[in-house]
Amino acid sequence: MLEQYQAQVKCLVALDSIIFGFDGDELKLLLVKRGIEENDVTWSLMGGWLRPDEGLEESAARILFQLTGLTNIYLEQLYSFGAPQRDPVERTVAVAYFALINVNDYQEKISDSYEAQWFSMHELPNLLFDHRQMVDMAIRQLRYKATQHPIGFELLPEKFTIPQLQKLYEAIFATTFDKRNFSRKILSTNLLIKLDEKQKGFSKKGAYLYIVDNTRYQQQFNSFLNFISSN
Amino acid sequence: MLEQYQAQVKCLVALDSIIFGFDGDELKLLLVKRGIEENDVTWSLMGGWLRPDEGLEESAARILFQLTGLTNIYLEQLYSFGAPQRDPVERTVAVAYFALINVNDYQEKISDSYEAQWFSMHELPNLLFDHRQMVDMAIRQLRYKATQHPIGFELLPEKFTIPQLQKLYEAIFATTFDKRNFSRKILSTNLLIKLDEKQKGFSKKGAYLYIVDNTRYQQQFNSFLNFISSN
DNA sequence: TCTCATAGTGTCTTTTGTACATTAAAAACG
DNA sequence: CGTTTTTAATGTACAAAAGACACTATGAGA
Repeated sequence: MLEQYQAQVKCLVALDSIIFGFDGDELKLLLVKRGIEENDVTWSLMGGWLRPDEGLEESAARILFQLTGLTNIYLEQLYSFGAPQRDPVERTVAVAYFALINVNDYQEKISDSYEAQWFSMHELPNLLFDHRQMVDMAIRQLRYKATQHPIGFELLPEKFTIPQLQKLYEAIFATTFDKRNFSRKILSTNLLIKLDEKQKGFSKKGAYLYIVDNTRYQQQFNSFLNFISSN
Repeated sequence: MLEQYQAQVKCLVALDSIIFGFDGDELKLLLVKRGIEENDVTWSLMGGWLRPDEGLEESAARILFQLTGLTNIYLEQLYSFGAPQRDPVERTVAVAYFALINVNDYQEKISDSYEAQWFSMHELPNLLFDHRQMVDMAIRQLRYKATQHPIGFELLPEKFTIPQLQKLYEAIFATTFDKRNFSRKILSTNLLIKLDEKQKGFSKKGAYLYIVDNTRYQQQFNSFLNFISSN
């Protein structure tokens, strides 16, 4: 019935992470320079190999750390890619993860000691293997998640303004929203706590800062399928 | 920078498929008996090993065919599982797929020559490894998809009635719906074509049969993210 | 022809989405 | 110091969708 273990072919397992960032204006993607190709420079997602004692997410986090110094990033599994010829050197199955981070929080860390670099989503270079396909899938997933969860907060500083949040959503969906409707919709979730403090410097009037109400935020996350009507 | 290919550990890649079926009344899951455990009988998802020349989905489809005789089943990738100890015999990464089929269409094929068997979702036996987790994830995904796409049609015969479709959705969501609202909502998609023919035998009055308007159905499928408002 | 099981349908109410324009605050500049 | 400029903040009316709810229609079988 089931074929035996020893008769089976083994293959390499790679972990590739799509890291999205937001700099307050544009949606960005974190890439590393790859030395394999010679003439034209090729960039790659944060990628590496699974080790014998690692779980998949654990491995993706370790690789991300090695390439960028980033830790404690929430990674979410996206999809697995396993076309026989996707890596021409050797048969490899790649499990893709994606994550959202706030560019400014991590800027120094990344650019100092590593070969990683942020690219605007509108100006992506050529990517290794099927990484472009991974990115396209990740952006779709990001959009989907952003409609269901208030996930975008991950991309912003701890304290943020409604106009900043709107800019982020506009970057994710590559569109614009009416600010009255946007703010009404966001505030109606009751996930934001308005602070008594205004953002300085960016506008003359200054916008109120908000933080996420973490208790409620977790609850919403866990009740993923609540949007299904009971009737 | 990136570690070299030859230094890497290889591991087995398994494909496991969660096959949902509907018999007109209950949601069911297709399982195969596993000979590995000795005293208590253990059941397993449709699973097997990736071969060197196969893509992931291709491999899942081939395995499904070998275990059940089923062909031309639409498989969708669900998630990959790779905890180091998930298979105690040897390190294995499993890529899970799921599919929906109409139990009655395939009943003879399956039960005659294979060790596969349908189980009610309410009476699942003990499952191998982390297969239970895979099933739980698949049911969540099925529910999600059923809210977004009119995917449930896959589980019904070509010609079906609105009450049948409602029973299916009620089985998927383990709830009940108001039949007036349900039929209004379904018909408002304009995906169904009403036939001039009634179902015989089940009820005295007999319900009108419908088929899916395949042109429109494909269109809807392709415009996955249309539910995102443009404002 | 009466009974019984299931099919089929309409209306009112509530909620949600969308379009749209004015006032408020504060910095910068003359 | 008041005028200009930029961004923030807010409300209302209309349209669309979702939800609650009850009666009539059909036809088989007793």
